[in-house]
Amino acid sequence: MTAPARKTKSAGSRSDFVYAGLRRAIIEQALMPGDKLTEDVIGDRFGVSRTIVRAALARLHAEGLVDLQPNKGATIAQPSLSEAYDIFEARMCLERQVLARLAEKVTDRDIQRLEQHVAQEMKAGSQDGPAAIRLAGEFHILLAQLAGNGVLARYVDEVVSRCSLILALYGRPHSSDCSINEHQQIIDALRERNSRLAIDAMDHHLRAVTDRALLSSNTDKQRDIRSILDHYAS
Amino acid sequence: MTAPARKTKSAGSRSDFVYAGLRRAIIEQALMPGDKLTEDVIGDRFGVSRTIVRAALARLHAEGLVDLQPNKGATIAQPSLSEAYDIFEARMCLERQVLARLAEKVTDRDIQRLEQHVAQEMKAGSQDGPAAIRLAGEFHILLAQLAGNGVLARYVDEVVSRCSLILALYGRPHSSDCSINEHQQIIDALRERNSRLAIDAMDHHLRAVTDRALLSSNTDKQRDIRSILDHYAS
DNA sequence: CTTCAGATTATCGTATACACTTTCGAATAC
DNA sequence: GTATTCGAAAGTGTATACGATAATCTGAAG
Repeated sequence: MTAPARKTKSAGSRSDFVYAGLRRAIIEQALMPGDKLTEDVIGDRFGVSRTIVRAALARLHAEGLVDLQPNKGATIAQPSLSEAYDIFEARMCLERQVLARLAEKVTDRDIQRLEQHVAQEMKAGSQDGPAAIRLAGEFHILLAQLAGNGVLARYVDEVVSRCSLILALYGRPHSSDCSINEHQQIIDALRERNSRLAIDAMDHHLRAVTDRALLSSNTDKQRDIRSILDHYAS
Repeated sequence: MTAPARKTKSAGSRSDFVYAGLRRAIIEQALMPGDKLTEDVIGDRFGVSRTIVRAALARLHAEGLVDLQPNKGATIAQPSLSEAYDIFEARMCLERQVLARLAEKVTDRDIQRLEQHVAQEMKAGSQDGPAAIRLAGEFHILLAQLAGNGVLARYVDEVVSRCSLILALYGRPHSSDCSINEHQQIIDALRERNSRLAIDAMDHHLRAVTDRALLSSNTDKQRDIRSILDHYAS
């Protein structure tokens, strides 16, 4: 018994499967920053050889989701505070552009999809599951995709994913990282094709997310240190 | 005799070496869009196994520099016109942010390095070598690095590299893609810490680059079609 | 002369083998 | 009891092997 492998060999080959699985685990914070990613272990779980796992890890490394130290293996990335600020700054810059585009070209169909997504968020948000974290990020990714610029969309996807790591490291344990109201405000601004308003809403939203994530970093760090000390003092 | 391999095993291992080599060949337009990248051939040239080549190709694929078709192998990417516009839009967005940052924190030392770089460009530009193409791009990458946001810098690096492909595909044969004057203007604006002026200069510069690259696409496309037809009519 | 089936070759996808590096533990010395 | 060294175990880096897929060639039929 080595794996819950799947038969559908599908496209992109098996490394995509491993990549997607790991990625989701990271984004839903099932794997936490600093966790070790041993190639053999992952290979067993997914039913593939290390060759495949290695490709997946390399890809995750390129996206900044895993650290990769020579001869020492892979771990879930632990962005420093300074990296965290860099990521948020880049994210702000990219998402502004997304909204500027969207305000000009958004269709009723797009608005509908966004509303549907927020509805999903509300449903998942109530039961606090890992899905809520993922859906909050996917709202932003959906926006980027609807904007119709593939390059922008890929970068947004990347920074949003990395924000999961930041939240996991510095955020409060159960802070709903994206208040759904703020997502709704963005949709409302888009419905009126009001680019200025939409960008303001996004700015406000991202600043709020940043604050929720990083302002608590001091207290949380202390809590962490304390709990670590507790552990060693027992 | 399989390779001009190097002995210094250094860090990051050999795949970095292959990656860097291929990347430079692409950016200097020694390898042209559409060219086939056979794993064995590359492996022989660099003196490594396919395993290593594969890792390098995967990385280049993630950056959008090579296409990777299942069971058919790798080729230098051929961005479509629509992708080209996407890339330029993302580039504009990112580089504006770079200049906004730089205008606030640029040091005299930074200005000096930028001036040095432009001097290099002038020297290389006169003899029209492949180095001129590379240096023109590296000016933008240097700006991004000096801005001090690693995430932004990586994305700028990526879009600038992909612009080499666009130039190779759609640009005029010997258009010096970045007029050095325009680079100088950006430096001048930065020296005065004038963010508005710097961004305007960059906007103007990138618009000019876009035009030089893409406005000629019609004529070049015709030339291509004609030459293709010639080929089939012989 | 063109076309198409079959064979042949080239190339890719993945697993495995082996050497090398790091890690961990136990035995020894102090 | 602490420090140190040595050796085994775990894990990574890379090459190679082999089956599978695609590209190319060949020859015969139309």
